[in-house]
Amino acid sequence: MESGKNFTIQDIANRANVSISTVSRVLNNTAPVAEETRQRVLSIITELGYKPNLFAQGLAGGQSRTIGVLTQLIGSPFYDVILRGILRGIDGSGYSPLFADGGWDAEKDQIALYMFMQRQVDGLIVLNGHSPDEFLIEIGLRIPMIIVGREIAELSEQCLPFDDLEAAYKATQHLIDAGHRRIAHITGLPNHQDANERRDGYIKALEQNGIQPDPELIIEGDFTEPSGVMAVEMLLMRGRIFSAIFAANDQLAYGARLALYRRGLRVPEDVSIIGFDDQAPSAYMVPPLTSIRRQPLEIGEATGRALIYLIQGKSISLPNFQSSLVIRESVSRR
Amino acid sequence: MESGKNFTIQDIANRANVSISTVSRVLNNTAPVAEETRQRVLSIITELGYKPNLFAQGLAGGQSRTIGVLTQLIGSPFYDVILRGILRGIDGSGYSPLFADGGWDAEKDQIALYMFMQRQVDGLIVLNGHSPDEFLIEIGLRIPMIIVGREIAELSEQCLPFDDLEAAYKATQHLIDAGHRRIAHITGLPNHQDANERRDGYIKALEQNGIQPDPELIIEGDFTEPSGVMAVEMLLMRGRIFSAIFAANDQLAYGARLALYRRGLRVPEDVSIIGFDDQAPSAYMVPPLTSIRRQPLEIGEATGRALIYLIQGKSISLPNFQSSLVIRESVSRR
DNA sequence: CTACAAACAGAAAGCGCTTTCATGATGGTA
DNA sequence: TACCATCATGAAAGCGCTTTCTGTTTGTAG
Repeated sequence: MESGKNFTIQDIANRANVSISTVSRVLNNTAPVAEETRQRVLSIITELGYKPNLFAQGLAGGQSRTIGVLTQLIGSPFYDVILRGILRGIDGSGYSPLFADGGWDAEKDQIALYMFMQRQVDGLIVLNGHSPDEFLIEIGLRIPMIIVGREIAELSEQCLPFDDLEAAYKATQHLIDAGHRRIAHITGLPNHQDANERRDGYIKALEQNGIQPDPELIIEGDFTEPSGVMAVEMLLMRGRIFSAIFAANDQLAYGARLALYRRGLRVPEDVSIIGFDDQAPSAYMVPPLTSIRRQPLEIGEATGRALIYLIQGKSISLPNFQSSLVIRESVSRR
Repeated sequence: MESGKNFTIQDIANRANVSISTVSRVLNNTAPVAEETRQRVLSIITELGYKPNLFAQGLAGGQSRTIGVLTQLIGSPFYDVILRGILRGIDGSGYSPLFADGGWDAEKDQIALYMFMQRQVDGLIVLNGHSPDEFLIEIGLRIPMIIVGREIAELSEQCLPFDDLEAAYKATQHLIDAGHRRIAHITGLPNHQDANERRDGYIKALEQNGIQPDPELIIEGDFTEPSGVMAVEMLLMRGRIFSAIFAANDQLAYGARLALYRRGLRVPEDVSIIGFDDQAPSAYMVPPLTSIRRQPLEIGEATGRALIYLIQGKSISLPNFQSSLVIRESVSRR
């Protein structure tokens, strides 16, 4: 195995006294080979530590043993853990992941996707993003693909959407159950589907409890901490009364929490907060943040594994991941 | 550009009435071609949106236009941002990154590295890890490589080490300057070089200020929040007096901070805290955490760019990144 | 005006593999 | 015994490119 010379299929063939065709056949199980011969070849292969040249395989067979993973911004907490899961899911499959990020930009997404096609990836995982549906459908028809965090009807079998609306509903309901009526919401980026769904879930929960949503209590954020503090300041400036905040993600919640602290408002005595995503630090905030937990690692792992199946022509059914409310200490009864 | 059929070099040659050799030559600038011919070929190439088949190129020429990036655990805050930087640094170069993680395990590192070699990556970026030096040296001699967060004498040109000791010294000195004498330290994982250097920097600062390091004040952690709370509990249990904590990373600091809160100790009035890494949430902790800031994005970008240069045979000199102390509100004068 | 070196371009030989086609044994059936 | 599947294998044709080897033009010096 110690590198040195790279053996070729010809070397194997020579030593086994067979033709390269036969070696190829035992390698790929693509035609019957006499058991005795097969064993002989196999043993020489392991003895020499032979590994087929992937370029040659790719050229001849059209397989790259590579999958493309399109994420949006590497270094964002939630999706990175999905990536970790994907790595875990494809581990040992012989496939390696090519990464690219789209920066929530349809055009960059497209460039990355084209790059993947040019590199003839055998499969594709797309984490959300802003690519138009039609574009993804077109690609999805040609090559095994799984889309995470988004639902496209035509590709529903290959989508693993999140239950953002449901989860946001759950979070809001929790606040309502605790007696809160004036609940503010800090949204994520306006053109992000998940942000919109979280807002809709919030509104739905309010309405179903007979609470009229107050537009003044919905502040547009951008998923970052600074916009969380801005949002609270906006809220305070408007003078609207509120006793709780549902933030579209934990980062917004962190920002909000700091802004409240600056204004001398206590959490949860004066204002309750719920975040979304349950990032690692959330359990260690002061006070520990109640949040919505999803299962990025499991999601990633299932996705990776499913893609390999898909590539191998097996049928798949993606599990349904439920988010859950993690109750800690940032919400108090009113 | 719209996919469809994939053109080959032969197609180009036919339409330009030249041989494929000529096309190859204009493509690679590998031999003089009459200007007129060159233009004709070039225009047909862009017209058809021709992209060379990377497998064929790889097979024939031995270039994969791929770089390997070995990280340790995707989904860890600091290194992920470096990854983002790397992506940015190689953007537009025509090289795509293959990712693998080693999980701080020399054996997994090795497997990943072998995989990269098998895929004939044109360059390699290794983010720290536990691979033995010799192994990296062996690889580094054969293929362009840059090592981040670690210094190997034989490969010093290609190493971008961190100044952990220096930074830890700075942090500790800051506490000492604020009048603290009994300063506790929560370490990172014991066999991690960066963790050790941070501890050494802490000790050095104490000693240079005439403070005898107290082994009882050094608690072993593992870079995670839970071990941060454990450490504080251990400290409290031991009954040793301390007025400040220097944590080997922010996550430990978060854990420590919560543990103090649970015991009714105020930050910074009763205990001051300094973290390390200045992760995004740190500025939004209550109170905002004083920490050591490094420049992961810039580091990653410089690394990516440098690797491309290295691959292209240009000479490089890696910049020296300094960490800085970000003073916020978790430290008070004693 | 001849000799010879650049400059340019085509032919062809790989690169290491997959796959089709061809061939020789084997064995079962009529 | 003749005939035809079936099995096991080899030969050879690509896959799309790079690169070496030649060959044909030019240009330039003697």
